[in-house]
Amino acid sequence: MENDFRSPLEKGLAAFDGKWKTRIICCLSNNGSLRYTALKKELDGITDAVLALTLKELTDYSIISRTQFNEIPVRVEYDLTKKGIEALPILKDICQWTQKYNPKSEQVRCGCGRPDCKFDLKTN
Amino acid sequence: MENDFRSPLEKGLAAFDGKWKTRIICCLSNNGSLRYTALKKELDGITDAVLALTLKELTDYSIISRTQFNEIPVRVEYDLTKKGIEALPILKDICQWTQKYNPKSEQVRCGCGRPDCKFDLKTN
DNA sequence: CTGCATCCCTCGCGATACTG
DNA sequence: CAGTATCGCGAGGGATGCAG
Repeated sequence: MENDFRSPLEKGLAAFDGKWKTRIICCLSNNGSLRYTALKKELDGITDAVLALTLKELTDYSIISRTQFNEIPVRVEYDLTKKGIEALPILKDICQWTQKYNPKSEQVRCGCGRPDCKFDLKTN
Repeated sequence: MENDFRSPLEKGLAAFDGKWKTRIICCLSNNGSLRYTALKKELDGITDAVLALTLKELTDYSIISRTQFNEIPVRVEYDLTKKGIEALPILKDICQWTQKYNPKSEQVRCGCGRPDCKFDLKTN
């Protein structure tokens, strides 16, 4: 692994970067442990290539954990780590900061991107 | 302006997206009001095309304000708005969250990207 | 079931030149 | 001084097919 000269701020924001990372975090915060296929069903429109890559990135950031059960067929579960759980209040703050200055926006509360999503970012 | 179906979380994160937005926010939080040229000098390596574009985006997000003085030659000053100032504690939280789980990282505190930067994100 | 390999296309950003 | 116009490259992410 090569050196990373970004500031802590930029390193931190990288964990929420891209189209899918916050949606995955949101799904896990709403549902708890989720399997690969369940996650894929929640994240409407994501492809395998991108889902696998994004899960790997979040795992590398220690925001989610990957647990493999060597059954047949294989079962893999993804969870928020302690670091991931501690990110949730920050994401909530961003939501509130946005809504404070965007009062007209519909009160979509979840970051998963599904228009029919009923969930909120759970912080406890 | 077309509709924006992103969640408040994704809308909020868009304000910190890309290579330069947080660096500009950081510079303005450290220095207060800055002119175009001063900003360009602080942001080591940015080009005019990208600086002008990014300033426009931040202005559209109401995170910075643009004030033009019709002197000769023209003088333009950029400041953080109330919304921009209220984003600073969130950015600080992200810094601290990152550093908590990255204790080995050097204590670079500013997001401006300059290796010699001595500043912190000012929140008051 | 849980992925990875490959191709392709768009978009962010850098480089450079020019303007009121 | 404070930008705009144009071009080009590389990375992110979608579509599809294959694999352990």
